Amino acid sequence: MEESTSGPMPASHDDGPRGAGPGAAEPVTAEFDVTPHDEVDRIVAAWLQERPDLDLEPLTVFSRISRLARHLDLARRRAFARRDLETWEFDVLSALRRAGEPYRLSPGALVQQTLVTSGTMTNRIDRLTGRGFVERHRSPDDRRGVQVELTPAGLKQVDAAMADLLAVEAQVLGALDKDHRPLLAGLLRTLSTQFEK
Amino acid sequence: MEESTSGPMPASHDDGPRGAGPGAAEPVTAEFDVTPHDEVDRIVAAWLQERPDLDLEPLTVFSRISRLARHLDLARRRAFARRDLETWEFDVLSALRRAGEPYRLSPGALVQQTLVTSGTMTNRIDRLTGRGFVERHRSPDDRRGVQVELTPAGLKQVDAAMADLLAVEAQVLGALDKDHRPLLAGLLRTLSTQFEK
DNA sequence: CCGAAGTGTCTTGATATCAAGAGTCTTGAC
DNA sequence: GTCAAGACTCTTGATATCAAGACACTTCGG
Repeated sequence: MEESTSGPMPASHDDGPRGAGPGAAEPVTAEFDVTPHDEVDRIVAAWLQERPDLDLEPLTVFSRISRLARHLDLARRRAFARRDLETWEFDVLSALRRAGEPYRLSPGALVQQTLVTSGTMTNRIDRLTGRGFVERHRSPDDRRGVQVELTPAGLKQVDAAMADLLAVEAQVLGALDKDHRPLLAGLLRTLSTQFEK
Repeated sequence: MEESTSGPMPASHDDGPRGAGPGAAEPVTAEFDVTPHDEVDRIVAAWLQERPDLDLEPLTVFSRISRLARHLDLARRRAFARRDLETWEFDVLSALRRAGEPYRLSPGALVQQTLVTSGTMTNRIDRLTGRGFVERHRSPDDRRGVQVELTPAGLKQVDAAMADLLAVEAQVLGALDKDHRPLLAGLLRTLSTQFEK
């Protein structure tokens, strides 16, 4: 699931957020452009060369989102690795953590929140149980049911990991002007509501 | 479980819910009559309840990026499925396509661009060869090497799939005001250069 | 009550992926 | 010229995931 490139491509298809207003008759300087280019600029430039008839605007947004998600995934993996925690482990533990006391959810609820199948969740709960981060309890009122509960060790782990995660992400976010952050969040929300309703 | 717009949180990072906001009467655009909430708003609200001491601003951006990427992946999968094409197949074919004539790359180059391992790429090339979308050719000047080349059938497939993909993505992007799109793309680029530098 | 349908969890079999290493071939130092 | 080191591709073994179905229990209609 990726659209990445490190290929050698002339890159100067760009309309960065800098400078003055839109529509400015700006000469594109290929050598020393102040706007930094990224891989997506190169991918779009390559497509433009091959298919000048296409409207590639969607790529400038969605390819970046996909690639950023991939990089984020790697960054998270690195951050969690220092605590010997895998990303999927954090996903499960954090769902339990933010559920609040007594930090209990059914496997079904965890499936919904983490977007994996029930078989995968069974496997994950098994391994988290083995590490002592969660425990299975029989549901009191439904004997089919199970409640997965965070142990004190799991609570400690997930709180520490969350702090690490926020620290790493805050550093990346630091590249953005403080005023621009809520703006970006708002634009992304507009897109996400497209999918969630 | 609604988001606390009235709570003591730092303005919830909305871009002005137009009227209902805390005095912020910024007439940006009249497109938000009611501020739509998404899953990330709920996740952030849950965390805020549990850990009011944390600065959760990074989540408002990065959790949305991750979740959007997931949704995009599913949308792409659906779009490609109509042509009996898998996402990973498109990733390989599109790398060859935008390389330009004669649509040839080495397996190593494809590995770099798609961020998978060489073993995975071998497997993918095998299957794409089986479907008649690519062919293996011996490299003329390096007898270790192989060149993977798009067949006419592969070219046709990838061009059709690209058109479908852009159509689907354009529809989602339609939720965004036309002026906001380059703005969003620019903000995302600022973040992605953080990772790619 | 009883049986059918529904719900929640776990098991099974198949698949794609990765990490590590093997097999070729090329390059460069001497 | 020769040998060691490197480069490129493919193979192997282990693993996590998914789809589909099995199993246990609950709920609901008659």
